[in-house]
Order: sequence, then C-alpha cells, then structure tokens
Amino acid sequence: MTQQFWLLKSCELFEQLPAAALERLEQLSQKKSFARKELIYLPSDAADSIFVVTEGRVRIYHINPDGKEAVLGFINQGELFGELAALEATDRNEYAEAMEKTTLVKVPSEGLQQAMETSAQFTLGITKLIGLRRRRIEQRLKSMLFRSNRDRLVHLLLELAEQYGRVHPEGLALGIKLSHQELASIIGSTRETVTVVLNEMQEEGLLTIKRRQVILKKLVRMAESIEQPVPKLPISSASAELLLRKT
Amino acid sequence: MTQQFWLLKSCELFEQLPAAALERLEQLSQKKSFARKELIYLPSDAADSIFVVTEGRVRIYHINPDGKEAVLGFINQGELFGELAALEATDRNEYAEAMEKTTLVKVPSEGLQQAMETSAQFTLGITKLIGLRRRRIEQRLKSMLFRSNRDRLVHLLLELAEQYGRVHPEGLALGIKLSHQELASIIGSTRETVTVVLNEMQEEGLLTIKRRQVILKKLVRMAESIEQPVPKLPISSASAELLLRKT
DNA sequence: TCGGTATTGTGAGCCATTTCACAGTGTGAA
DNA sequence: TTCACACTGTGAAATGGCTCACAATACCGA
Repeated sequence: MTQQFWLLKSCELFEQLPAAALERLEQLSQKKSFARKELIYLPSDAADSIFVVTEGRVRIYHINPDGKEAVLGFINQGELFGELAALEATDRNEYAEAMEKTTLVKVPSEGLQQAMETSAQFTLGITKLIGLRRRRIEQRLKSMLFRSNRDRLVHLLLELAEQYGRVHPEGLALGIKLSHQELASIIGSTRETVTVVLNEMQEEGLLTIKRRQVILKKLVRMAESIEQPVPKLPISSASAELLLRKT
Repeated sequence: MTQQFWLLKSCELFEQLPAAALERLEQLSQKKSFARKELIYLPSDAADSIFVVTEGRVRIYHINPDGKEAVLGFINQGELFGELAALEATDRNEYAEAMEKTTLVKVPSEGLQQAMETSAQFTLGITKLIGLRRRRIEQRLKSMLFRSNRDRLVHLLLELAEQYGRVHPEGLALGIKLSHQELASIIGSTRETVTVVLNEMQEEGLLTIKRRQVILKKLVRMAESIEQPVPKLPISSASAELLLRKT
C-alpha cells in the first residue's frame, strides 16, 4: 500500500487533490503492467475506471467492419485515458493497446467521482482535459472533411511535431516512431499512399527520414502549404527561432 | 431584470443551480436576437461567453482555405453552445450562425465559472455535455476515416433520425430540412454526389423525399448496411416498434 | 552474424468521387 | 400570379487514391 502511495503523482492532474483524498484514491487503485501489443481494454468492456500511464505509451483506436484500424490518439507517460468513464457508465467503445512495455494505474470510477465531489479544482481539471481532447478531435475531423491525403499527412506531422518535437542538427525530429501503416490509419489513408507522399516530400526537401525517424526541415513552408499557423514547439524558444529561420 | 429572470430555465442544465446562483447568473446575462443567416460569432472572436438557445436553431461550422464549409453540428432550442469558453479563454475557432430567427441568452464565462464553483452538480453537468459532444465527434471522425460516401450519408441520416425523427404515415420523417449542399458539407462530400446517392436510395425503397423532407422507410435495413445498431428514436416505443417492423 | 519478419518501395489498373457545365424544378416574395 | 433565385438532376471527363502484386530493405532476436 505504501509502495503504491504517490503513484498518482505521476499525473499532474492529481496534484490538485488534498492529500487525504489522494490517499483514499490510491488505496482504491491498482497498478498493472502490460507487454508491448497487449490489449488494455476492448470496445465491449464496461467503462468503470480510468487509467494513468506511469510508464510506456498507449494507443487508442477503433476497428471498422472491414478490419481496418482508425487511430484516435496516443497516450504518453504522465497522461491519463478512458476518462469518459468518469462521467457515465457505458461501454469503452474503443480499443486501448500498449505500444511498448507499459505500466498503468487503474482508478475506479466511483473513487474518481468521490474525488470530483471533494475538489472543484480537480473536476475542472478533468473537464479541461476532456475539452482539450475534444478540440483536437474537432481539428482532425475538420482536416479529414475537405483535405487531400497529402495535406492531411502534413497536418499530422505538424501535430506530432507539436507533441513530440525534439531539436536535431538537421531540423526537428519527431520523438515517436510510427510505421507508414500507422500513419495511414491516423489520417484515413493507405500504407502505399503514405510511402509515396513521404518520399515526395523528402524529394522536395521538406523533410528527411533517417532510420525510420522523420526530421522536419521546412516547418514554415509545410505549415503555409496547409494554411495553418506554425505549431508551438515543445523546445526552447531560442532553438525554435533558429529552426524556423530555415523556413 | 425581472423579465429576464428565469430565461436560463429553458436549458435543463441550469436547473441544478441553487436559485440565488441562478439569479446572479441571469443578471450577468443578456438576451440577444438574430435573423436567419446572421452570424453569432466568428473564429477570431474571443470566447468569453456561452450561449443558450431559447428559440430557433444554430449551425456551428468551419470554413476551410478553399471556401468550403464543414458543419460540426446543430444546436436546438434548449441547448447551449460555445461551452468550451467555460474552460479556457481562447478564440472561438469556428463560426456560429442562426439557421432561422433565433433568440439566445449570452452568459459570460466569469459568471459561469463562479457558478461552477458553487455547484459540483452543475460542473458535472457541463462536463457531461462536453463529453457527450466529444463522443459524437469521435463517432463522426470514425465514420469519415474509412467509409464510402454512401455509408457516411446513411450514417448521417440515422443520426438525424435519432435527433429529429418524427412519426409519419410512410415512415420516420426527419424534422429538419437540409439542402443537399448542407448534407454534403456535413459528410465531407459534394452536392452532386449527395443528390445521386439520395436518389439511388429512393429507388431502392429505403426512403422517400417529399417536399424536401426525407422520410426513412427501412431503418433496420439502413442500419444493417453500415453495421451499426438501429438508433434509439425520440418517439413512443409503441410507434417505434411499428416502424421497425417494416424492416 | 545470420535468418526471418516487419517495413518500405514501386508500378499498373481500376474505381469512386469530384469537377464542370447546363438543364430542369420548386418556392417564396412582391 | 409571376418572377427570380435557390435547389435539384444528370452526364461526360478528369483524377486522386486504392488495390494488388511483388521486390527490396531494414531491423531484431537467437
């Protein structure tokens, strides 16, 4: 029990809870480990808990009637998922799968609801999280609705840059490795098309791919091509400026 | 002031507030009227308030670089919109337009935030609303990702049935009139394609169109064709059963 | 280091959807 | 009732993206 205590601290959100409430929540929670590619839940499972990722990375996705996957998002260390379970007791309605060796803390909904009653700040935090993710999804829906395959890919790369961008001598490296197949299942395209488009963009000097890692070289030009603002990067503003100067 | 009092009662959500809080909120709020096709806000407007529809209907949409509209949703009497303003002070990031003569109550974010601190129940209500709408959007995204144009249209019609369905001698009539252009801008297609597909479905006896009103005749078959459950209809279960028996 | 598996590269043919252009048709306002 | 305008219908041509099939790499565990 004491070992487990403070586990939830890995997620910012829980810091807003008073110590007593946090402790009670921890006691209700349990730690779980998953191997790479192991399923955490399926659509038909009851949504009676949320999960905090203490280590690893999780992929949330749907499978449609003809077996294709549609990726809804990735959850990283320190983030939580399955949060709609905090609101209503329904089904999961989606798959969650560990992308690598992953450990989670499973927090039951009842405990969470108690916590929400305890702290308005905490509730607000949950609400903001749900709202933020809704914004992201709306953004993706918008880009799905009337954009070409290539534009959607550019869009996705910029989004990934915002979330996983790291400085690299040649540009901005994406700190997440995704196969062409995975990229395709995010933008609703096919593996082959993604291969072709990525290579086109490499020809054009917009990016390079080294050892399956994408490095964006012309952020500004890419952003302009889809008439979107250049994303805010998760790096120091000095290096950002340097990067952006290269157009 | 007294005239205005109780305006917010038109929206269920506010019933959860204690009378005092409600009264304060009403005093901060103001009633506004809009003509058909009048803009309520644009993407660059600051999101500093939410709106409750007391009369009429509102369309929420984006416009993409080449001028096409992407409809995100409709807001009916008794519902509210712009609710993400309750969480963060950012831009609207979308258009809101009155579809017909519409009156709204504009509630400033600060007042709302006060109210949220007052009542955990109220906050939970807001959160559920945001969560529900997120679910809907995810659903739409999913159907956009890997479905044909026709399937997306069927999907949309069933969704509209769920929201606006009314019993009609020949089947289930949709209580909302949308032009082919509008349908297209919801499913990310073109006006011509929607025309063709709708007529195909009419040929097949799945639906009829009378005076620009769609009447669904084979709900079950339509739902099966996209491998979705038949939607819960907003009508008495007796008439529902009768309807569904016609396959 | 080797072998097997996962991933990427590439081209030909095909098909759903878009685009464009124009002809009907309904509907509401004067 | 009439006129104008918005909406619907339709077909030909162009095309973006998908499917399929197979080759070439890269990567990882033993």
